[in-house]
Amino acid sequence: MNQEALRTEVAHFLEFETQKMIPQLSIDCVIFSFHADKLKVLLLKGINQEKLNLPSGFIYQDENIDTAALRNLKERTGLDQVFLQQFHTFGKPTRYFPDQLQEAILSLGIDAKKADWLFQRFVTIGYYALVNYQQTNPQPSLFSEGFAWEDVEDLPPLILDHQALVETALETLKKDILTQPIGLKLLPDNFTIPQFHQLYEIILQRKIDRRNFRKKMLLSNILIPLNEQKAIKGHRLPNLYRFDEAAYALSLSGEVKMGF
Amino acid sequence: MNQEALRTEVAHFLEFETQKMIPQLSIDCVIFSFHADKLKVLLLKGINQEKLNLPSGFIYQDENIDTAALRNLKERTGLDQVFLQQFHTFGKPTRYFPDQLQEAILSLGIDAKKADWLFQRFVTIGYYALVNYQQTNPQPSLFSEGFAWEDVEDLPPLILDHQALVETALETLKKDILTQPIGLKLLPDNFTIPQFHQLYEIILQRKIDRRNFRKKMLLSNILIPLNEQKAIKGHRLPNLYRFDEAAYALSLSGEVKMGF
DNA sequence: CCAAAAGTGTTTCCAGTACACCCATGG
DNA sequence: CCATGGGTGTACTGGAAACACTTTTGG
Repeated sequence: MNQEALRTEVAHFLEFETQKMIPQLSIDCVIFSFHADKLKVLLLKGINQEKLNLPSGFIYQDENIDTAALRNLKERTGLDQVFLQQFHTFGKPTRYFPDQLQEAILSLGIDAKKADWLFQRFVTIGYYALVNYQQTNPQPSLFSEGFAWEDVEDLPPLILDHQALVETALETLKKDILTQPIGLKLLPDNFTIPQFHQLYEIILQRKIDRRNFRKKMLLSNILIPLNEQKAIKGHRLPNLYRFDEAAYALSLSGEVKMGF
Repeated sequence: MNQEALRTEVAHFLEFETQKMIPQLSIDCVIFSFHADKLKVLLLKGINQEKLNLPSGFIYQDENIDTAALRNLKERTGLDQVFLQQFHTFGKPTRYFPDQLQEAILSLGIDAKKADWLFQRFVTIGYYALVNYQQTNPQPSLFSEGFAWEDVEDLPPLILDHQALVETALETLKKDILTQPIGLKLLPDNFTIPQFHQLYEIILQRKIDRRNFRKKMLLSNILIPLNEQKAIKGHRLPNLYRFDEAAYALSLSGEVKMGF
């Protein structure tokens, strides 16, 4: 997008859209996908920013916050019907739009007064999403000029507290693995048990014996074997499976133990 | 408080305080305590309201949201240094100040225009607190005229979505029992194992074999026996214990199992 | 003496864990 | 032939669950 078109869009946003939205409250999305045996997060590159940022959005006055998060996610990934869940709200008083981004926007020729709305302190509601890498078609947003899927275990520098957001989202994911069909959302339709195993190890951040993992998953009846193997080089070919979605849902106990 | 004094206070709040606060964003506290073998929630009675409400508050522009929640809790209970934790943010577009309460406030002789700030849609950040019943001295807030500790298993009608807030807080508590020293926060300094057992049954909402519970707790070394019994009538006197706080903290694993 | 709740001990069972060996593939 | 990862089977163990009996107190 050229400078002039961007200026027009930003000016329009500030003049007409912001007044329909809740001020000082935003939504940040931590969008996870699983690709090349790694857990990835979708990040955007803000105009004139070196550090990356999470996809963000605002809430219309007559809009449910969950709906706003979903709308935002759809704008950013083209995906509907995805797993999306609120995990925490972040409200340090120093959460302001990054300085350089402010400068970049003003340098478009925007009246500083009209941009005030954007440059106030923001409280942000964090959501995390689980999306299928293959089916996702990421789009940069108004204030950004590119995107990237980054490895969650090796993140580049992020603006503000976005690093903390990702970490908290991951912590939540760790707990939710007991009660949510994580595999179903993150793995491709056909997958191998080693892939599923890898996903668990990344999310739980610890080693899990692969033989015990396999046994447990096979015994739980949530996997339907396909008569296909995945093609990989130099090794025995792993079998492909798909989820028995109903059985998967049922097997998620969410049971709370006594503790200790 | 008489009508005139209240009018002055509310008018002052609307004129001078609101402008220092983030609009359309509030904090609601679900304050739990354990008393008479029941889990209780602190509720307020709004002016001219039949339904009860949770203690709420607002956030100053330069204030951390956690700090705001703590300030609010202190104003309402006199307690500092309590267990306080954010659990969810609620944002249905229909979350407005209750009609009757609006009327009651305006009927004080407040200029409707000045009260606009209060009568907008609010998104609220839910926190839950665990307090010691004995040490708590509840205070009504600006817009309320009384308080009550209500049994969490038998709540009276609440305004808006406050019932849902309590339920979600309880769900969170259910999960946090694995990782947080719930007993330490909710039980009196000296307590009996049956009391501790009762607390677990209420929070987990299921029966736990009392013999297995006792065995587990005693073996975990988190309990220090006192040479005293609690006086109750008509039964064998139960022994009193206190927590070994360090051991309790250590024993909280928070370990995430593989699931299923 | 009785009702009610507290305190004590035994057994069973299974989920989680540890671990060893063979198989298929590409180079 | 070999390196690499995939697939299969066995054995152990500790914690959770099921369960019965005795003790203390007030009335």
